[in-house]
Amino acid sequence: MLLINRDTDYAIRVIVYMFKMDEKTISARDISDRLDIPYPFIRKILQTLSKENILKTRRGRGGGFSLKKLPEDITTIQLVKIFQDDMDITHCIFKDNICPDIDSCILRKEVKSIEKFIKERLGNLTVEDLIRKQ
Amino acid sequence: MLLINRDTDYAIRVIVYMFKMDEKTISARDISDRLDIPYPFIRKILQTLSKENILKTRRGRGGGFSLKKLPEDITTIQLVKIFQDDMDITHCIFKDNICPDIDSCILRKEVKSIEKFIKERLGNLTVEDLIRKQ
DNA sequence: TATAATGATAGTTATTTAATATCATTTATC
DNA sequence: GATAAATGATATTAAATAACTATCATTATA
Ligand code: FES
Ligand code: FES
Repeated sequence: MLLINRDTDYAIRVIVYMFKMDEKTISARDISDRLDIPYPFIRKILQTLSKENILKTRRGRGGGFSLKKLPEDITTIQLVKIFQDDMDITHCIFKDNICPDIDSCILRKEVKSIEKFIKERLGNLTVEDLIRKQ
Repeated sequence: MLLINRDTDYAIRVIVYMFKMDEKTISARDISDRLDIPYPFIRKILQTLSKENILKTRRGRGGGFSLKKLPEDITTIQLVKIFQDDMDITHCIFKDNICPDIDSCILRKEVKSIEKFIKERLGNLTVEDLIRKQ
């Protein structure tokens, strides 16, 4: 069980890389080569990031991706929410069914409160922090 | 991604149930019927709990399981560690390989610190708490 | 001795995650 | 205008993990 999955991790790496390179646009092929991430995989991540308005794209020959948001305006929790289904770690044994105990379940309340803490922590951690602290 | 998985959840339910019943021994068949948990599944959980010295067993006809520890001496984190591979939520993209950045990785440090928090919280939450607060 | 229980362990199925593939559309360059 | 190089959209396959089941040996009671 990982808190940060591979997609989110790659997304962070890509953003950090693009910021450091400081070029106008970088193609998916480029990123795949430089960061050693499988091409179709990074494509999907880049497409998602542009749909989410974190990257902007230029199509066609010579096109590629560039940062639309500043690293200081991108928090880790944003990326986690995009790639990890809103980070729902809430415990309930009855997954899709309605749980009879859902209002009284103490364990659930505990886990909810932990989830809140995690979201606050990752909400205060921007990609810029990750770059600066390195 | 769930913080508490099904095994851990069932384990908690079983301990709570056994405490409330306050009988000498209860068989796996009994628990399966009463709590509506698949028989082979609950068997495995009970066996694990007895190996971990949380339950004691009596084999043979009329045998079964009984609590060895008091609910106040069983913490949620103990159960999580037993059933969820020590709850290692630490982020590292290079799973089994050695990660070159493992000492400097800021994200990893963040996740480690979150993990520490979770373990403390669940370490202070005993099964007795779960019973009492209900 | 038959029965009802756990001990130990192997095996199967379902679900989720990771990774790949395909084809249409766009744009710069020759 | 033709070609090449890029993304958009979406479908498919493969690997890993989690959930669940099955089997047979051993033990103890009636
Ligand atoms: S088991 Fe459903 S909310 Fe706790
Ligand atoms: S990527 Fe390996 S420790 Fe962060």
